[in-house]
Amino acid sequence: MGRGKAGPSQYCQRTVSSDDTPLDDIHSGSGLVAEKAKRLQKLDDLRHQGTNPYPYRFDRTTTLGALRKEHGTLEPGTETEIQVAVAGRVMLLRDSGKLIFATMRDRDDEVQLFISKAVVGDEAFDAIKGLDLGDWVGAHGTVMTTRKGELSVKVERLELLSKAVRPMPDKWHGLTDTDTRFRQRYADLIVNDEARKNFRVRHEIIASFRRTLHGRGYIEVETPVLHVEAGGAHARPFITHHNTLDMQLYLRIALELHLKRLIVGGMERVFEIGRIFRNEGISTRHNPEFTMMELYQAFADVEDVIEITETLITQAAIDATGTSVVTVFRPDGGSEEIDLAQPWRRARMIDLVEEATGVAVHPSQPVEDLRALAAQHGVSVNPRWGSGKIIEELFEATAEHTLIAPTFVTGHPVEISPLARVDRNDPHLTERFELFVGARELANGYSELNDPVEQRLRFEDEQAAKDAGDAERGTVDEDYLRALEYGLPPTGGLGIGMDRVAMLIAGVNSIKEVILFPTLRPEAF
RNA sequence: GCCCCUCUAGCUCAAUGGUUAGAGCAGUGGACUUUUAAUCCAUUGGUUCAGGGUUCGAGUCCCUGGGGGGGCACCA
Repeated sequence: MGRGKAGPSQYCQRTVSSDDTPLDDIHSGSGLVAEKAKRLQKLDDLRHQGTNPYPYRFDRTTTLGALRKEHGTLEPGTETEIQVAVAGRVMLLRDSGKLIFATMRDRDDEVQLFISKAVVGDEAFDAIKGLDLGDWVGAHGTVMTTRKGELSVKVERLELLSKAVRPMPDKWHGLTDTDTRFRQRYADLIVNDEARKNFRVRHEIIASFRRTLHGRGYIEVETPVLHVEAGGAHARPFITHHNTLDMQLYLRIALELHLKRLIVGGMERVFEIGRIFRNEGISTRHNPEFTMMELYQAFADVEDVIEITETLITQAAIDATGTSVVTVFRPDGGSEEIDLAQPWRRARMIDLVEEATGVAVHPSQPVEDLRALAAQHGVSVNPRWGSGKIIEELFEATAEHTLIAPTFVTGHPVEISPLARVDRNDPHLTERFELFVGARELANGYSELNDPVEQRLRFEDEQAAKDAGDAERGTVDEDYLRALEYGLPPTGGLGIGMDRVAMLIAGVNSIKEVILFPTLRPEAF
């Protein structure tokens, strides 16, 4: 806080007229510079009249949504005595001489302001004529409807709450330029209903997840973003540095290893919704930072987390949009409607590959056989890869694009699943699933490997692959192994990509539509 | 990193290689007391992303660079 000296702040002293630019030059024309100059001049004029164009607060009595809910059914031509105070942004102005109609919008609705010269008086009416599209205003008045039945507030007193000195985008077409929409998300949100809707849906999904999980006794936790080792997934990390400790740190690429430490600690059911960071490409499905929900449940296995996955996503769709029917985009550019309330398909990865190639595959097969099959299907193979990794590559090349309706792909090879428990019926596979919808991976879960001796061996295989040049492979996390040595109960774990769930339920085809500020190259100013 | 597309007024968009780059909205001036993207009359506003080049002539064609989009690669 500054010292409470009375009088205007030093920052208010600067005026348009103190600028070097000749006013005549700046006030002519209507480019951006001229428009801003005109509006800045209005600020000067208001201050000289003793009006603060940026007052500190406004006490509204109702929101526009509540106003419509309460009075939306009034007959046309109704005048009431009901006094209200509303606040919002001026989106449209219709001036018909001694009567001005303004469309005011607040967070959840729009209502018309009916401003009559005879009601507010000549002086106030002239001031209102100085309003610009985009200004924030507060209005005191009574509830009425026009002859045509438009719900309105008949304004008795109007207060400028904040002057917009930059003009709004096109009042009808809004903003369409993607560059501007993503860089200036504030402008996108002001004018594009669709953008506001998408982020509302995202919020409802996350709220729904929390409700479902709280209802099942999960505890929400927060674990470190700065990691000494970037584990829990195969991805390239962002690297940063801590000055005081003088050490390299990584931004997390997964939540997994810390959350499972908490299960060791006896918390039994934990989840975290958090940002993770992967130093990889940007696309319609990838942003370098994105939001993951991971949960871990003691005494559960992969079957339990499959059930939770289906419930979480279907319930979120219902909570966010009122229906379990979603539009799924196919890789071929088409789309189809799918009801998430229908049972979701389950198929083993090896069976999907066999379905697509006509050849039975299994990680126990000699790697040469699988290399030959990969070659037949144009899948290039790294010589370091074993049979399991090649099967995964074959799956991605031949089967993944066909998985439009929700499908749990199960039984991933051990080689590509260093933290998952081996299948109780097949030592070459794991008790694992990945959920695909619209050929996109949305979730990943498994029965957690809790044998510290086996986990060490798996980590050592990861370390060996990393040392051999595979930057995305993992390392031996000694502290995690120490935790496992204390005893991790049988545990089921799950990770869900929240951005992709939001894309699915909002019905959009780009991750940038559900991330408020997607990663972009810096703008040149 | 590679390939394709794109960039024109504050916003949304026009403009066969050929006058001085045009519209709508926003803005400005005027009319109007029930409008609904109000309407009507008048009107201001341009480094056509930047820099080169070809040409008598470039917003338009070519090259280089930049932003964005899409695809590929990368990506449990």
